[in-house]
Amino acid sequence: MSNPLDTVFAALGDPTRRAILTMLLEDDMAVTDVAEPFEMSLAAISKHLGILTRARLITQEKRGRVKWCKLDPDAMRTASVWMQGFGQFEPINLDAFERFLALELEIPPER
Amino acid sequence: MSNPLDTVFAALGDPTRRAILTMLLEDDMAVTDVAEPFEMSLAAISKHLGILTRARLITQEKRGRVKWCKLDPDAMRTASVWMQGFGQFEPINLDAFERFLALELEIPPER
DNA sequence: TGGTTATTCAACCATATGGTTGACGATTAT
DNA sequence: ATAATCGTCAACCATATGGTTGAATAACCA
Repeated sequence: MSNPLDTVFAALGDPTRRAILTMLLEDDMAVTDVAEPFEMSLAAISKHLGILTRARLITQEKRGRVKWCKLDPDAMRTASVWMQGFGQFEPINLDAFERFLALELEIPPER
Repeated sequence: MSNPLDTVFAALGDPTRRAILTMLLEDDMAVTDVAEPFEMSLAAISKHLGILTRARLITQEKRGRVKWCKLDPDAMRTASVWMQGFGQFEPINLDAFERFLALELEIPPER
């Protein structure tokens, strides 16, 4: 499984891991806090976090005795770009997308 | 594995299956022709096609004795939209983005 | 020092996955 | 009618995956 797409898509294929990523969207979290809402052992969550880290979907940094987990969207963007190659659906042109975002920041949507 | 995202991402996690999808981007193909470039048995390819079908990434239609495989981008779009939520950018308003694209088509950027 | 907290490691288990081969049903061609 | 082609099925195999538990390591607290 050397291809980055292999590890990224495989990592995303598990609902627990997708839930973890969603949680990390809110904020960085310690391993124990990530594990809290799940009905499975800490060791199991630790494994999931290892898989997410190897897929480079998150990064982990140990500060003191707690290891902080942080979303790293780069790998996801790579996978996303691969999917966009299937231009059957509306091409999400990245250039256009960035222009769109710039515009959104200039002109807030509530007007 | 009931969640559609489970089956879609799991299906995309295999390089053979991604290669098949890429081939189908060109044109619809019969099972035998899909299998031709791969160094594995027809039965193995048949299984991969079953997985892609269950993930609704392709559809298969039997005409005569040949079964035609056709890309079905809907499921991929669902997964793509899920991933967009993890972009480094702010939460994406897809509707707004589509309106933006429509606008861009009306008023070409080179002016 | 000793105790608690945070996290991983190692061994283990059940099931899933990706591949093989050979037989089979259905369709088409000679 | 017979043979060839298309594709799946069933049984099997090796390895991967997702989970468990208990012990181990490391850092903090009293």
